[in-house]
Amino acid sequence: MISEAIDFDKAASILKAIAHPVRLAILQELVNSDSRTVTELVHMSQLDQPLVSHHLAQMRLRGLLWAHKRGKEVHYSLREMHLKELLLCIGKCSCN
Amino acid sequence: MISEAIDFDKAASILKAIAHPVRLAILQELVNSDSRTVTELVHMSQLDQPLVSHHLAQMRLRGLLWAHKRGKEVHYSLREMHLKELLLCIGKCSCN
DNA sequence: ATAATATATGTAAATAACTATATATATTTG
DNA sequence: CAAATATATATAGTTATTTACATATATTAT
Repeated sequence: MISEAIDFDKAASILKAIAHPVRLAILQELVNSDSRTVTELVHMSQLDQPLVSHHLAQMRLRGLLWAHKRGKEVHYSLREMHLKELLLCIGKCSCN
Repeated sequence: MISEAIDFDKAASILKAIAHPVRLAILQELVNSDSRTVTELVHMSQLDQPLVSHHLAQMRLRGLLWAHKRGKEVHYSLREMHLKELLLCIGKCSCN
């Protein structure tokens, strides 16, 4: 039964990292497109670049995103596909 | 495609309401047991009763829980079973 | 009616999250 | 190397969340 128990602290930390409209929009974008640069996400969100970088950094620090530098650009992507399922689940829960 | 779009504000609001170790533990308890009284949840969580009541109230206000009064006791339960799936999903995401 | 129990509410303090703004770093281009 | 571009970091102000503590309400039992 040990393997079945949820680590509530870790789970809460992940949920806190994504419990924000902008972060959900970013994650949705990454689900749909494999990877995006900061600039692309800035355009998409209509927010200031430092703010978008901050949201990205938070999600990266909590292990949700990969950051992959290529030239001047940094490409962000989902670190694991479980997140895709989670997004789907959240969609179901929030459409009642 | 309209029906597919996620309402990120609503989804974030739900996630915020559950993104806390104690709330996740309470939800897990309710997933496993249909309903629990405040006293039972206080014992389970080892927290002060007003704090537990506060967490319950927050989740109830955001539409996640039912509160059902019976005598002196108030029985809390999950308001919809999507939450059960969500908890499972969160478990998967947080065990890497 | 009084006491005991179960739960909720109010207030204030502590902590954490969010945002804006300024500035720094790294990379490419000329 | 200077300028331009892409991104990150630092700081501080604001707002939201969490917690503790005191107290109120409602129900049941005596």
